[in-house]
Amino acid sequence: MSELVLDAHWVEQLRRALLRWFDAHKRPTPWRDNPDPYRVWVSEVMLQQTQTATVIPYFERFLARFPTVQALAAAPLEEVLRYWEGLGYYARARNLHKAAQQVAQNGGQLPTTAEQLRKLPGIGAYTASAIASIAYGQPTPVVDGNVTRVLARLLWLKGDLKTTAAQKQLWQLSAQTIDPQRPGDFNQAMMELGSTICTPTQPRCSECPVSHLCAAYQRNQP
DNA sequence: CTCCTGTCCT
DNA sequence: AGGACAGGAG
Repeated sequence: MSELVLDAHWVEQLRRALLRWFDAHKRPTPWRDNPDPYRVWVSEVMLQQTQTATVIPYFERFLARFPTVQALAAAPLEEVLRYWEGLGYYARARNLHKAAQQVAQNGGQLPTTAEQLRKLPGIGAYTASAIASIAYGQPTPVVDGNVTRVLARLLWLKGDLKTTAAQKQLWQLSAQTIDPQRPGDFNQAMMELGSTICTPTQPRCSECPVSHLCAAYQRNQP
């Protein structure tokens, strides 16, 4: 697979337009209002396989009961699972609890790099990078379903995007586009664009802040 | 790499 | 009933 190098001016325009849109249109969420690492972590785990609107009330209740890593670590698993009831994918809650106990054991401070975060149960490549960028301001790229779709349309990437080679290229592209000044906001903006504007079917290109930079839009086939 | 989990859609 | 999804685990 060829090493696609993006045009620096195009990347600069993408960052500006996307962040301007995000500043004006981002959905208010409790973890954005107060993005401490533990809260970002809990939110990212809850957001796996679950939509933002569903997560918000669970997040509020969960954080009210388990406001810190230490509180979560000290709680019985049974109770953690009760607070998770209705969210599904209960392995997420078991892993979160187990990881909280590991973190508490190490002084209660979350690891600060994606590589270290990745070692905790329930934190894979995506979640590690999301926490590192959003909570710690590191320029770590994310690639989820939304980012995949947005990049594929922007750059007119064809073919099966699920293959290992394609995913590898997407991570590499995401690393090129991410704004080093505001990595967490940039990552969130890409994902939010994908979930609200650049949707899988019937994307709302007329409302898209980066349609002028989009190869698919210019070909009239998003 | 394959398998797994609940939900959503057909 | 069956398949797609979306992440992580093994």
